[in-house]
Amino acid sequence: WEEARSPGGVRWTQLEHRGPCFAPPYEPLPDGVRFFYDGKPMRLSVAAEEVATFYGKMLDHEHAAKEVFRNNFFRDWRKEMTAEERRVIKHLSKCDFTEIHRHFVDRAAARKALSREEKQRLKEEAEKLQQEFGYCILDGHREKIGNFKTEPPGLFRGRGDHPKMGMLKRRVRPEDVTINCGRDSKIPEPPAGHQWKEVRSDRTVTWLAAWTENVQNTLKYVMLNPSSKLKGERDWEKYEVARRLKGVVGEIRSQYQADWKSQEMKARQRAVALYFIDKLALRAGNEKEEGESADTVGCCSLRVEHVQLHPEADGRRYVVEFDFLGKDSIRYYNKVPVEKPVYRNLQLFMENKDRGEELFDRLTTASLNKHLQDLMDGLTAKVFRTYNASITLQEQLRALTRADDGIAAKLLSYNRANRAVAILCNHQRATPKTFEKSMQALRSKIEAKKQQVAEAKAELKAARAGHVPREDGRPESFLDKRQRRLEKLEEQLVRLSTQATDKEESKQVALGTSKLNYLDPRISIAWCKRFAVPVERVYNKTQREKFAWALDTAGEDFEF
DNA sequence: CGTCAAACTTAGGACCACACAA
DNA sequence: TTGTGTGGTCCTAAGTTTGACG
Repeated sequence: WEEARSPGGVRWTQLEHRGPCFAPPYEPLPDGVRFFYDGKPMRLSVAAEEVATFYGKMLDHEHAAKEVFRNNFFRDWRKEMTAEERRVIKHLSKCDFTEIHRHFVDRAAARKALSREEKQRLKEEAEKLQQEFGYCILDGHREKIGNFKTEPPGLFRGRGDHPKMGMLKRRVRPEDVTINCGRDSKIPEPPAGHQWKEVRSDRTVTWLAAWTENVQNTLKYVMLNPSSKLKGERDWEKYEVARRLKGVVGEIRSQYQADWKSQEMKARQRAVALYFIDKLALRAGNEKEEGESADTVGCCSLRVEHVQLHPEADGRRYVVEFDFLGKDSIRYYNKVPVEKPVYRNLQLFMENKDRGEELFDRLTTASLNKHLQDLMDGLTAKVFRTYNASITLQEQLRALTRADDGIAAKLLSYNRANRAVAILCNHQRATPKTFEKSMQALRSKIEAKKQQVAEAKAELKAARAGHVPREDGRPESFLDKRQRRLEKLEEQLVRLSTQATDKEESKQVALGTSKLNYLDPRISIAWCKRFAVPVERVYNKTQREKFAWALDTAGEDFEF
C-alpha cells in the first residue's frame, strides 16, 4: 500500500454521489402555541419564530441558564427579527417561551408513543434516505458515507466555557455547498429551484461536499465512513508510522534526555515538552485565538499556572503537579515524579514569569513537529500518543491474560488493558447518571445468585447422600442434573462478579475513544486468536467494519 | 519565520432502539 | 405488557497537521 500511494497526492479517480441531504424546512408553530412578550401574546415572523423555537427547546437545559449563552442567543435572535419585532422585543427576561417549550416536549412524547407500525414506517423511511444519499461510488466500489446530512440550524453549543455558546448556527442551503466529484461522473442534482455554490473535481482530497459553518467560520465536510477503503488505508498507515517509532524511540529518548542539558533554551524547552508528550501522552497543544473558543491547552501551550513544582510530595522527590483543561475542556490532573534535570529546567522556565505566561515560550507545535520530522520520517507529536497507547495495550494484555481463564475473565483482562490506555490518554466520561442505582441492582443480583449457589450445593449434597447407586452403572440423571445446575449457577455468579468489578473500575473512564482511535486493532485481533476469544466479543459490528483491514491480515503472532 | 486556511482525526455527550426484568 | 438500563449510533465540536503565502 505504501508503494501504491499515488503520485501527486491523488486519492481517487472516480467519485460519484448524490450530494448532501438537507435538513427539512422549518415548520411554523400551530396557532395554539404562543410566544409572549411582557405578558402579552405576540405573533412572530417566521424567521424570528424559528430561532425562538431553538431557544424554547432548550429552556430546561443548563445552557439556557448561562449568561453568555443567553446574551449570544438574544443578540443573534434580534438580527433575525423584523424591524417592528426588534422595536418591541428589547429584553430576553421579558420573553416567555414556555408554550413553545411545552409544544416540543409534547411532540417528543407523541413520537415516543407512536405505534409499532408507525415506528417501523419511520425506520424504513430513514433506511430509504440512507440508501439514496448515504453511499457513493469511489473507484468502482460502493462506499458508505459518514455524514451525508447537513447539520440542521440551531443554537451553537460549545464545550466548556465557550464564548460563542448560544449563537445562531444558520441553516445550510445548497447555495452554501461546494460539491466535489469525479470529472466525468454524474454531477449531483441540487434540490429543485436551487444551485450549488460550486462544483469541483479535486482528486487530492477525500471530501464529497463542504460548506462554511457561520459561528466559527470553519469548513465542514461530508466524508466517507470509517469502514471505507480510503479511511482504512489511512488508519493502517497511522499504525505503521507508530510501529516505526517503536524502532527508534529508544534513540529519541536518549536524545531528548541529552537535550535537557542543551546550551540552547529552545532545545531544552523542546526536550522537556517532548518528554511530557512521550511520558504522559499529552497532546501537542496548538495556540488558540483568545475569545474564539474555550481556554484549553495542550503540552506546548501550557502556562505557568498549570504546573506546580514540589521538591517533595507523597514521599517522592521532584514532583510536578499538572492541572489544566485539555481538549473538550476535560480536566487533566496528575502528580508525577520527574528526573532532576527536568525539574530544574521547569524551575528555570518558570523563573520571572507570571502565572498567565507560557511555560514553553520558545516552543511552538510547528517547530516541535519540524524537529520530529528530522528524527523520523512521518513523525509528529500525536504519533507518540498512538505509539504509547498501542504498546501499553500489548504489554498489559501480555501481563494480565491467563490462558486457563474463562472467556469472561479474559475479557475483564482485556478491558483492564484497555482501561490502562484510556487512563494514560485521559479519556474521561461523566459518570452515568444511573450508575449508583444500577450498581446497587447488580449487587443485589450477586447476593441472590450466591444464595442460589448455596442452595444448589446443599441440594446436590443431599441428593448424593440419599442416593443408592444403581447396579447397571448407568449415569444417574437426577444427580447429573443437580451437578449441572450447580455448575451453571456458579458460572453465572462469576460472570456477575466480573461484570460488577468491570463496571466499578470503568465508571469515569471512556474506553471507546482509545479503542477506536489509538489501539492498533491487530493487537486485539491477535490476542483474540491466541486466546480463543471470539472477535465479536471485543469489537462490535461497526468496529469490525472499521477494522476490516486488520481482520483480514492480523495473525495470532502479530506483534505491534 | 509566523499566520492562516484547509483537510483531516479525535472527542464526549445526546439520543434511540432493543434486550431484558418486573 | 410495560418500564428501564445499556450499548451502539449519531452528532458535531475540538483538536492536529500541512502547506501556501507574505
